[in-house]
Amino acid sequence: MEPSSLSGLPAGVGEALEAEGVAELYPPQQSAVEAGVLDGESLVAAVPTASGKTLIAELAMLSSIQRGGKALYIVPLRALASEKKTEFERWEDHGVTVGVSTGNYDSDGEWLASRDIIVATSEKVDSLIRNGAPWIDDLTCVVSDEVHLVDDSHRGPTLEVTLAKLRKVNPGLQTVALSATVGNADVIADWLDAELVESEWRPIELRTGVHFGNAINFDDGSQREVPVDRGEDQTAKLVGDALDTEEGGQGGSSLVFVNSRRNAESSARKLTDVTGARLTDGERDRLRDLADEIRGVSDTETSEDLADAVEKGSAFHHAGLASEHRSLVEDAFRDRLIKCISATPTLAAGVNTPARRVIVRDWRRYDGEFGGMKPLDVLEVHQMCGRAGRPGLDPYGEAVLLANDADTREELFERYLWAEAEPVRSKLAAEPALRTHVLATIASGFAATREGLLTFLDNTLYATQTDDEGRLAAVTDTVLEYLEVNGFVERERDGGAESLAATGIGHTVSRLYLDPMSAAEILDGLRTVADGADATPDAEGDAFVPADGADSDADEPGFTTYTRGDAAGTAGEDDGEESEGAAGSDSPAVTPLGLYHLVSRTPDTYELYLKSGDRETYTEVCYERETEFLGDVPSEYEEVRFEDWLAALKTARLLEDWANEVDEDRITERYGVGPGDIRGKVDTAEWLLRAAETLARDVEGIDGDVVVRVREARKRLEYGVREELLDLAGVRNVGRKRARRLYEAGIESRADLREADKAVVLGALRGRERTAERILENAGREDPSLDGVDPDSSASAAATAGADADGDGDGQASLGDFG
DNA sequence: TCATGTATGCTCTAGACAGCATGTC
DNA sequence: CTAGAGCATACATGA
Repeated sequence: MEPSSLSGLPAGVGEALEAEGVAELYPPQQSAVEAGVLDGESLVAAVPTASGKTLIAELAMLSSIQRGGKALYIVPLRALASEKKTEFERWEDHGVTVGVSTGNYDSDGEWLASRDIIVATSEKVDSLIRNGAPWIDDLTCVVSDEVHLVDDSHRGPTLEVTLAKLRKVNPGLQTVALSATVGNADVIADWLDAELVESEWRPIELRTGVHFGNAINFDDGSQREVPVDRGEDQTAKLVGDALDTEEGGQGGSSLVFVNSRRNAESSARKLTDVTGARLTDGERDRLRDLADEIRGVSDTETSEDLADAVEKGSAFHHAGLASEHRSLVEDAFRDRLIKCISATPTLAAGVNTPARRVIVRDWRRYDGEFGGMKPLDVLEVHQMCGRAGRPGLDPYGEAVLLANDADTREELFERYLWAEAEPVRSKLAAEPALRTHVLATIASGFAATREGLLTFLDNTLYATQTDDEGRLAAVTDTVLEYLEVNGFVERERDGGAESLAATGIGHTVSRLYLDPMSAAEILDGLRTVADGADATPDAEGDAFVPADGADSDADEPGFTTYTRGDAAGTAGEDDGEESEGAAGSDSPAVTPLGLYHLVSRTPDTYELYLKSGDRETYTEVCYERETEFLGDVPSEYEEVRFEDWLAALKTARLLEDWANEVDEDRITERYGVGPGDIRGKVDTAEWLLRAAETLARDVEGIDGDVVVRVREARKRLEYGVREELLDLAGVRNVGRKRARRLYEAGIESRADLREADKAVVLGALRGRERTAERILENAGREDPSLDGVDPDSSASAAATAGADADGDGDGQASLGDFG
């Protein structure tokens, strides 16, 4: 089947595909066409990675657009959204427009409405539905990439409910679901009323095997000798072997999957010997430049270690890296400059980074709930293996698991290489998932009664595959109770029928995309302040009441039971140098730390791990800063709750450090995190504080002063500065470091920037004329030109002494958002 | 006395979505 | 039945 022979596509698309080198559709693609993707037929394609799934989706979307429709492509990760957008933009020559919408990269709503293809994450789509994006009704085709992720207990339910909503809003919707090969693709097809295309076919042969002793044993019975002598490293030999085997004029790169960040880093360091010895002079030069670029991203140990390894052609990759780090590594690996990446599973699920040889070194990973090392899912291992084989470069890909003994070798064959991936199971019937989605479903008008709600939920995968009819209803009832008690939903029992409606706050919570439990926690914390002001422990009517015994789900962070009324400490007690409270105010001080802790203990924030010694450290902090916490501190004897509370305190301290201009490398050291983690925490906290601000404004009984405090705490996170720099840091091109230098030189505000002696400004900015001019201009100075101005050296000295003691030049602490 | 080798015990553990309003060097 | 790599420390050995 040739692309140009396909009908129903926009003019020239078939020919363009042939020009790209697609002479003939792959077998799964042909099956998809035969199943009717070009005619608006729904389809589930369960095929291996890199076997042309994207083209199936493109055929569906383009033909739908040709018929005057509009398509939505749902991805699981933000990074994939931009990757897909770039990919689809090649159709712009054929009159097809593309837009993206994710949390950190958003096109204007109206502009989006005019796009033919929109790429978005599942959460973003959910949010757009909740906020009533008008173009949702116009969709004629929706593609769900990596649909097997409905199995994920945290994010799967969102995808599931979102697809159900889209299909409900638009009954004629063509649904194309792309899945890895899983055990029960037929059930997914059944759920989506779709045709099923299932195939193991791959355009590049994949050879899988296990290495033990002196050879790789492949599953086809063949062997490849790779001797490992005593004391030699198995992984290193395999990486070296791939590099020494020329195919198409070049040795092959490898991807090593390990089970922890630390292992990824040490593996990369070790492999440095293997890769470093095989570089050309030209590569060495380019790698040195790349290493410098990596060092420039962030001034931390992680960054330095990565750069050191990259200089020798080896890299590590995990979520502790800043996102610039990650893309630099990924790009250089695709360019064949980096020869080997040692990675945690981030890479298996992320953007496209194929390698000649994939080495799955660790096949077990620590899991606290499991109580030890848990074997990886078959699906996960298959996803890793699927990264083997670079199209156009390798005649075949190799995926090798490592064994230390013959028994393990046999086990690995049976467990992974000969095994089918697990069936996908919906995780919808759990409280955390339903709490959010039941509220949103009611608030967005998809259901107005309990029965309506259950009918709607009948359209989910869960309903399709469960054999326990009552469970979904039971959890739904528990959740409804919770939502009612917390004032998010109103129930009216009217004889037999029961009507459901979201309250004003319920609507707000749904639109803010908050977990209702987070909202309850935040509201309760903020109300504590209002109570403290008049010290009257009344108003039980709107109190937060925990749903007793309802937190049976394992992934539940646990209810925080507040007994109210006991005003949180008397204000005025001086707690030392860190205090930033509203001194002199009558109400208890609302400090940044208190607010950071409030949002950090919310189920929307991922907990930091408490290391040994942390328990003592933060218990101490807990007593020292007692007056600042919003809501009660759990008793030290309630082990689990107190532990969670301390973990949140650790996060809160990290955020406070960031807002106190503590250097990035100090923070990574102090909390045992990577630069990417800081950005993640700060981002989440910013989002939650913004939500808290909205909630505080919308709800009665919360002091107006609190809103101001929340905003200030958020702004300080946003800029990473102390209070006195907020004004300066708001000026474009002024970040936390420049703001501090200007301040030390006596320029304390935007207004000062407009009037200050230019020589002082230039001195504070270390003589960078271009930068200084831009800043003056951005501050609104009439005449920003610095022609003929000499930097004031005393200002420069003051600035240097004040901040940035490491003197690394002019760098801002840059933490990872793309520009 | 110091450098190096080896036994032993302790520590620590993957990932990443959302809002809003525009731009760190 | 249910972890195991990495690292610090302590101690042994050898020149």
